[in-house]
Amino acid sequence: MYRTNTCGELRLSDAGKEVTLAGWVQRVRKMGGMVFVDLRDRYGITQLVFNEEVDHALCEQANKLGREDVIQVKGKVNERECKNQHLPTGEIEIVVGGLTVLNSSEVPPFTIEDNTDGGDDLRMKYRYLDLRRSCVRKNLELRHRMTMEVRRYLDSKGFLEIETPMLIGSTPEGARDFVVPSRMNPGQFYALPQSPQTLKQLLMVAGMDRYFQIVKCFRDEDLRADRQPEFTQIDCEMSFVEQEDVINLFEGMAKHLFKTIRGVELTEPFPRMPWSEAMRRFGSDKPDTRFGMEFVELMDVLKGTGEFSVFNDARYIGGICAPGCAPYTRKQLDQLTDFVKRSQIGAKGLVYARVQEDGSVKSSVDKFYAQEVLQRLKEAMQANPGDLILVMSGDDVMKTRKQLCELRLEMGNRLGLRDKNKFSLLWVVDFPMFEWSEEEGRLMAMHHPFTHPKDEDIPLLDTHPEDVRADAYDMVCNGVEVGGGSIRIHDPELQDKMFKILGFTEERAQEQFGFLMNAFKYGAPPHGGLAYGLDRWVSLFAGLDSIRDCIAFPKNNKGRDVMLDAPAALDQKQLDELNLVVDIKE
RNA sequence: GGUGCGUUAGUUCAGCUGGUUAGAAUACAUGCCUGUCACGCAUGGGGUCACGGGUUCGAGUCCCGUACGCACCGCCA
Repeated sequence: MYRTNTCGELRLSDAGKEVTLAGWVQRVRKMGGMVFVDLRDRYGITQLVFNEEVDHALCEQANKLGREDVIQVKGKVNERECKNQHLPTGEIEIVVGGLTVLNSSEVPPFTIEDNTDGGDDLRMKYRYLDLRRSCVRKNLELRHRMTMEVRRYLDSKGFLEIETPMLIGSTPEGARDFVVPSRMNPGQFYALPQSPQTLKQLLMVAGMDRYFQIVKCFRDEDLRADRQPEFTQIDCEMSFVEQEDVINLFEGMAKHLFKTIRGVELTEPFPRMPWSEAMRRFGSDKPDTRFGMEFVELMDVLKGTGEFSVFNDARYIGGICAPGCAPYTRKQLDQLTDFVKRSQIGAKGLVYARVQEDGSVKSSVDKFYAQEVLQRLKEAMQANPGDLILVMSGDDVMKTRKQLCELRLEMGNRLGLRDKNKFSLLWVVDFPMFEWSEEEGRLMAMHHPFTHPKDEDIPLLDTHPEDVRADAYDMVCNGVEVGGGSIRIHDPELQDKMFKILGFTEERAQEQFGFLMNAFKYGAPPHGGLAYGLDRWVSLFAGLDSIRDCIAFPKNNKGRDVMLDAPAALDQKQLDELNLVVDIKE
């Protein structure tokens, strides 16, 4: 038997017991005649003590231990002379009577401690060492607890966990697919699922009624801090439901997670906000509602009321009011102007107006506007003395709102209004069915081609498809899209019409989604569902800046696994078997 | 496809207006130390300044390119 106890469980009440522990050497402190060793495993750290006066040879052995050696010790649990309040095991130590080095370790490339000296790249290359650090391990433990609670909740609601295949057909609509060559079918390829969307719909046709799966999804797109090429969804689908049923059930799941994982009881229903309202008030379909600073439209106030041509030519003028920021220095305001002019945001400039203590307004456009107009601006913004009004304008309404959204989030950061321990949830509903794609020169499904239009908007499909709203909904928490779903089309004729609007030829629709259309001929129940992004939920609960930190073996910015050094070239034999020829274009 | 920042000791970083032997902290090694827990003290080893080119009497430092890393835009039904 390698061990009788773990390194995290012994307490003062165990004093006097003979125990055997095994683990990694975290740290060796040599005091001359005494040696202290911190022994670490997944469960914690226990201090070992060696005393020269008690056993000279053993103490010599302990002196030679290095960081990350794997050792086994036998000894007696002893009450410490000097207790450590910071450790759960800090009241005891093990007086070692026997030491075995199970495996020695080379000096690790970075320190295996919460405050490691290792950089991200290095930690990923040696991820198995990085995962020994308790702060990283805790994220995986949290992830485990969350998936367990998800399963518990959905099981209690009658859901079946059903696995769907990873090797499916490619559907180029949407994100790029990862593809897998088929050896037995030369020249043909599987694709890895971007989501099990059509398969779960087929499970509804099959009468499974309530399905879920905690499932890997794959998208061959560029990465971000919150985007990995393979990521995990909590994928769900239900039959005989309306939007209200789906929202209620999965709001219940969110509340269950908050209660069991964070100990937060959310009693109120989450607010629902139509997409158009979210865009108008926050310039985003995933607004961070932890703080206000909402947009105020200022076309009436500032267009044509002064000599400022930028505003007079604008199609949209909007402002936010930053409370208490009137004392911002010229330098700070210049920084903000630089921020909005940065290439990613691409705004032309920023107009600011300080509300003085006497109520007068001092702005960067004073020479173009009468004080009276600026007073109307102050009223429109409901600004108080000491506040700073920030105004942006442009000729593209959506683009300008997006820029103002970036500014609002930046001000939220500066004012410390984006507290990681505060959670603000809402549903964004009534998404547009379609959005125009400049690249493709046609309408694209905003959600996906199987999304059901709102019943009252169905007549518009033939006349004004761009105005059609969908039975689609996203759950948003703190400005993060944590999940989304929709009611699906179950009528083959409506689905047919949808493909036509999206520019599919009959043949292409048949070729790519014929299996689904066929299935719908045999009695598809009304159905709908939702998928939660597990990685994002865990990051949110753990307060992480990147989903990488809650994934055991993540990919880097270029989609590489730096530990495995993947992807890599295939040797000629493999290529031949797969009938592949590699021809890299310049 | 694009933008920004970065690349100097095992590691994390400093290194100004170009100047002769490139530093700190930490890690590592050796020695001292009997109550440490970020132990302490002393000593020591450790560098192709990412790579290629250019400017210059002289480049870690300035310029151009490439690679790699991070963040972001595009993209992500």
